[in-house]
Order: sequence, then structure tokens, then C-alpha cells
Amino acid sequence: MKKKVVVGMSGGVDSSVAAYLLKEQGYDVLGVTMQIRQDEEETGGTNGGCCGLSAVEDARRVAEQLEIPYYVMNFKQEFQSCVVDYFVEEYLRGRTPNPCIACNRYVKWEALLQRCLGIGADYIATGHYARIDRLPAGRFAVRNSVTAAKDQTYALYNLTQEQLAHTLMPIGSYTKEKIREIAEAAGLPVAHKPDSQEICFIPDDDYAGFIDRAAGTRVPGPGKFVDRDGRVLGVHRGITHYTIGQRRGLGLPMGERVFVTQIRPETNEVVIGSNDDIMTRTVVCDRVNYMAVEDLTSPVRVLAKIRYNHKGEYGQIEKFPDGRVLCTFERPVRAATAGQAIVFYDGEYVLGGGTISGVEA
RNA sequence: AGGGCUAUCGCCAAGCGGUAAGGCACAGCACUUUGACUGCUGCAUUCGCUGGUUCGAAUCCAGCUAGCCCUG
Repeated sequence: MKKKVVVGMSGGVDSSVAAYLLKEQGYDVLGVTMQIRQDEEETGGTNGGCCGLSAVEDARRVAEQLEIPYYVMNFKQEFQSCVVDYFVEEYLRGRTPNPCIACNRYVKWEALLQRCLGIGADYIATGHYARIDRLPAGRFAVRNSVTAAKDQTYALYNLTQEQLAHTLMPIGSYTKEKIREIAEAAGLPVAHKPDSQEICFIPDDDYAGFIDRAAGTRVPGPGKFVDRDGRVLGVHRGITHYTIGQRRGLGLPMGERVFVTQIRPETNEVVIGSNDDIMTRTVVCDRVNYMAVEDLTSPVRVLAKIRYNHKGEYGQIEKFPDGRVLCTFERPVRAATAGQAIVFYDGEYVLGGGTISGVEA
């Protein structure tokens, strides 16, 4: 009997080809587009995105062409609480969240997977540039895409063993160019659709404005820009407008480039300093998810990435009694930011990762 | 209302008679399935104002205005 797989279709090239490949491989394929935005109607309006933003029409056309059943599922509730609310709360706390990671873990996988298993599916599949392997020890781990440039494993470090056991990522073994070629050859209508970018639920890219609308009176107002000695340098627009390492938009004519080095929600201050001030060799993270290994019993040397598209830096990780993990880099990394994820790699595999809670000098 | 100094892009700042450097800020673009970083491009027909000298002045002269400083 054919294995049944539900493909999360965003309407983009990648997930469309994923569906195509799985059908070719003999799976019983079903296409699903997730509705996530509160204001999103059945047909949507703007261009595509990783989260299936308003891409229903494109996805439906692809599904029709592939002759697979197609459904739209509503995940607005889950998306709101697990991604949007989290996103806003983190900013209010002076941290910088990564909504894509939360969306993956809690919406795309937790919610979507459960619903799909509920309708008899064996797997869910996505158009991520990553591979999933079962290691000799029996654990599942996300493995690098063959295209380093498109690698999306960073955003997937938080998936659980259970989730990985029921997931297929068919395009991870191909390059982006190859994917477009396949789409072209298969005559998919989205073959030349541009790649998505930016956060899908903030199409105008105005983060602070979005937070203002979402948090209302809870949004902290203007405060002081100070240097490390406490000298007042100017007035900022509210801590939700800034992140560690930011240079543009500060409006401070200091004669030299200056950066945000610290955000202090308790005093509503934003600390300004030089680039050297944000270089660090140590990063501490919590909420650690172990993937390729079951636990971290002794220090290990890994390649760690502290942001999406970070090339990675080697370091040693060790676990504290309280569960937090300290990563000591071999060379300083720039602007490690609380709220962002740090992902550890053992060779091609994701060993695990956590949420950056702070840096130690 | 005695004397001295300074007035060049939003900020800082070159320029010293030959037809307005640069840095920061800012804007746009590129890059990017998070925030950032980074890169590229743009940004004073005009030098506090008014006259004068000169072939030619931001650069010299005079007056005015403003700010700073020292005296009273």
C-alpha cells in the first residue's frame, strides 16, 4: 500500500517541486496550503512566502496539474499564538525573535503534522532545502542541503524526533537551479516565480509598526541612547525598533559608524558602541533541543551558527547543570543576540540548538 | 554696546584667489524564507548677509547679522 504524504504547499517553486517529486516516487500525495494570517481571505492578495501567504491560487493550480487532492487548512489560531504573539512579546522584552523557527516547530510541524496524521497520513513534506537522515544510533537528524547557499537547516533545528520521523524533505538533495529545471520540465506554472523573502506576516517589512498595532499601549515609547559610560547620546524611538548590532536608522551623527550594543528594557535604554563592543567568544543558550544526539554529557567541538545565513564558527559546547549550554567560540562572533537561535552542527548534521539568552565576555 | 575670535550640506570638517574633499547621518537599490551586518548609488551650481577689488573669490577688503571669549 502506498504511503500517504501531505505536502505543505506554499505556492512557490520549492514546495511545488517537492509535491511533484513525491508523486513521481510513488507516494499517495495530497497538497495542503496553510492559512495563517488573521486577515487572510481564501484567495489572498500579495505575493508568495515561505509560510504560504496568499499563495492558494498558485498552489491550487499546481495541485490540479499534478492531479493530486488539494486542501486549504486554517491554522490562524496556532499561528497567532505560537508565532505572532511570541514575536511581539520577545520584542517587548528587548529580545530579537526568529519567527520562522517558531513557525516551523509549532505550526508547520506540531499543528500541521498532527492534523495530517489525524487524516491518515504517514508523513508531511515540505520544500525546505535540507535532508533528513536516520543515524546509526537510531536518531533522526536534519542534514545539510547539498547547496550551502540555500541551506535551511538552521531554521529546522528545533524539530523533535517524533516530528522528523514523519517528515520528508524531497528537494534537499538538489540545487536551487536543478529545482527550477525540474519545475520547468514538469511544466509547473510557478517555475519562474521569484523566491520569497522577509517575514511572511509583515509584508510591508515594517516590524515596529506591526508591533505597535499588535501591542498597543504596551509598546515602550522613546527613551535614551546612551554610551557604555552612561552618557546620553540622543533619543531613540522605542526599544522595539532596535536589535543588537544594528547601525542604520539610529540617526546619530557620531562621526564614525556606531552600533546598538545592548538593549535594556528595564530602563528603556539603548546602548551605543563600536563594532568591537559586540564581538564575543561566548554565547549561552537555553531551551536546547537535541537532535543528532540524545543529550550533551561532555564538551563537544561543533560548528555553530548564531543567525540565519551565518557561515558558522567553530567552538566548544558544554552543558550547565541547569540545562543551559555554553558555547565558547574559537574566534569571536559578531552580535550574538538574545532571542535568536544558535544551532550546532556536527559535520553535515544538526546536533542541536537553543535560544540565545546572553553573552559572556 | 571697549576688544578679540568664529561663521562651508542635518552633524563634524577640508579648503588659504582659479572655479566646493572626506567622515557620520539620511535616502534608494542589491544581498536575505528572521532581526542585523555588508556592498553599491545618491546627497551644497553653493560657502551667514550685502556690497567692493579681480579675468576669476568660500578664499582679499568694507559694512551688517549671529555665536563664543576677554574687559568693563
